[in-house]
Amino acid sequence: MGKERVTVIDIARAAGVSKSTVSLVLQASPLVNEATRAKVNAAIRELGYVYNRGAANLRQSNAKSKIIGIVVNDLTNSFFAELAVGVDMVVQSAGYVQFLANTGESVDRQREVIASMREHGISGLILSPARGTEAADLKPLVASGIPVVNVVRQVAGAKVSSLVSDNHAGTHQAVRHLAGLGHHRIAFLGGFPDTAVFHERLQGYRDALSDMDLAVHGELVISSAPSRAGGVAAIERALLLRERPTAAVCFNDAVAFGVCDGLRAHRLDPGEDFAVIGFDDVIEAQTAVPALTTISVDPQGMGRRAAQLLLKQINAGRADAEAIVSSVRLVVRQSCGAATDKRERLSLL
Amino acid sequence: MGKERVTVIDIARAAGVSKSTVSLVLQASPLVNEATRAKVNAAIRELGYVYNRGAANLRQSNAKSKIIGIVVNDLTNSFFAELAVGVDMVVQSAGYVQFLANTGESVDRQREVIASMREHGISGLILSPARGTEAADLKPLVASGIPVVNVVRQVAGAKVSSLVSDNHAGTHQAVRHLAGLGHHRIAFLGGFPDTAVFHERLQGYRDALSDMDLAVHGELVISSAPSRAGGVAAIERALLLRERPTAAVCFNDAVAFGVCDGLRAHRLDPGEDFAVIGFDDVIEAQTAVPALTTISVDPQGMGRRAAQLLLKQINAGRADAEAIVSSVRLVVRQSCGAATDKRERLSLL
DNA sequence: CTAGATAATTGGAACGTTCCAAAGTTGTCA
DNA sequence: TGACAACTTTGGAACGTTCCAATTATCTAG
Repeated sequence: MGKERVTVIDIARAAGVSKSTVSLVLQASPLVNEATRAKVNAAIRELGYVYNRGAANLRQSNAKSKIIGIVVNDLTNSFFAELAVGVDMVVQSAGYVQFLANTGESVDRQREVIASMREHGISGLILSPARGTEAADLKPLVASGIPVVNVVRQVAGAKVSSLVSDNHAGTHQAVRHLAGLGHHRIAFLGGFPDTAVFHERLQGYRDALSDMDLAVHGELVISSAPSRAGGVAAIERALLLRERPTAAVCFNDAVAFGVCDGLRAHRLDPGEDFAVIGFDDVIEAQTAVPALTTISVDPQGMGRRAAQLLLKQINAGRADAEAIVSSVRLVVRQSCGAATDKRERLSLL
Repeated sequence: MGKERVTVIDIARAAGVSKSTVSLVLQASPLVNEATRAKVNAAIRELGYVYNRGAANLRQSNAKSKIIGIVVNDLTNSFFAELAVGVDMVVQSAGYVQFLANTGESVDRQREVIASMREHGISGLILSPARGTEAADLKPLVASGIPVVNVVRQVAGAKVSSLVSDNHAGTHQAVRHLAGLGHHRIAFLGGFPDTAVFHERLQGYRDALSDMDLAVHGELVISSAPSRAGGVAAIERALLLRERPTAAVCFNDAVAFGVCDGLRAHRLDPGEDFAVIGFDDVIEAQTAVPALTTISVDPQGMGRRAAQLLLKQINAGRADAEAIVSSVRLVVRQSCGAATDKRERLSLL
């Protein structure tokens, strides 16, 4: 059934016009007469025509494909799922469609998917680079004039735009808040030390300690996988220290949740016996128990902004690298043991 | 820089052969001499050639595009994020690339994205249909010979394959387990009543009650949005009943987490004062506190299976609708108050 | 040395669209 | 009536690939 593809020529024949006219109608050109346009559209509906973007794209190699690529390093992390949703929103309503791929932190896989996306002629790429991505990996892409926006993580030396959250300010605020509550042994838990994000967050932590005239103890910085399991592992190690910390700033929310789990396993009550602050403000942070005090970065909004930036560059034809640092704010909830104002939680129900 | 696209003709010139030969090399044809192949490959690397799938696809309209589409109704639900990851795995290693779109339960948006995907010539589609999707919506797709696999939800009357979990058996097991622990007022909480999945799970719940000679009380079935917030709302209403339930089977894990939150807000301890069972076994179920007893459906595995089924159909050229019911098992953790075996939790750390 | 087979290569047509330059239609005004 | 503008429409070339039939080069056997 319907095996034969119906083309612009078929509908031209049906409407009694030339294929050129049909093409003009498809592009909503103002040059075509209203009556003709109606006839053509009728034929299109009649025959169930579907536009062949591949063919169109072949002719107009510049205007491009209406595809944007998005590759993330860990889609199972809800931060990235939210990010993808944000991107999808703006991209979709601009008439684009998104290729989404997950690299699972593998540079090899990342290379493959980016190559594949290029073959399909993406108009632009939003990339949260896998660990270990180098500027050279992105070189051919930008050389061919495809706009790239890095999100979350930057790639040193790459001439591409980036949209990252203000990591330094985030942990800085978190530490100041904890210090203000009277904590002076504050740990920094979780994250891989070989990423720029880790260093920025760590530096914010260190600088804040200095600013508050607190000592910086190396033993209180414990790295681990940036996941729930990693959080458990990190707090386990922290609790073995001769002088235990009384509070922790965590690399991200996933780690923070793990830290809470680990504390409970030791019969410690997060928010009461130990203060915990996360980073990202994933959706579960509001409803978890205790509700997580965290640095809000609004992943969905970040996705939207990244997509807007990318579309701007695509439309501009050519756009130069632009580095946006998206600001960040501390959302005080319960896990840090601050004045427990129940109103926020209840209003969310 | 590099504005001019390098084509098969450029590399033919560079390698001193004809474009046809280059084409054969690209397709790894055995007809071409080893030495020639080497020369051509060298030129390809040299000039930084990138294959134009659009053009290729234009010529061989049958063999198709190496794109598969996946559209889900709620990507922020980690169940679907996991599902997408599963699909991505097998699809990627088969040399395909995935279009991922999120409908947010909007049939309009779903119509748009499917239309857009068709224009791009997807070879197949994996679809978790938005609420209210009708067989007519899928008609043109299947008429044009594009294989479709529905996941999670079915569409009545649509001649497409489907892969759903055994919803009836799942809630049936859950209720039996709770009854075995001595509960006799067991609620069914959450979910939209206008979906087939809801009815299947509800029916499993009802049948199990009957099988265990327990009364079925209509008031104990409380529907709500299938989200964390919906779970909170549902348990709120359940606790207002004259005769409160002592246990609940929830529509899915998100609802179950919400139910736990709501219980705590009433100073009830989930797992101790009230038994909660979820459905899906999302990744957080293992590490939450209390660890969630739930029906495991392995979303990632489901994604993989769906992708395999779809690829099979694509390769077979034509495949008839096949309905797979994927089996399901109860994973007993802590939230149902059963013998609290700590080993499972600890082994996960 | 030649006929026939086998291996390797090739030019041109085709895929479905867009763009361009050109050609028809009208209508207006001197 | 003729010239000119404004509005519509149109054939054909191009885009980058694959496929087919045809060609050339190489080998084998008689």
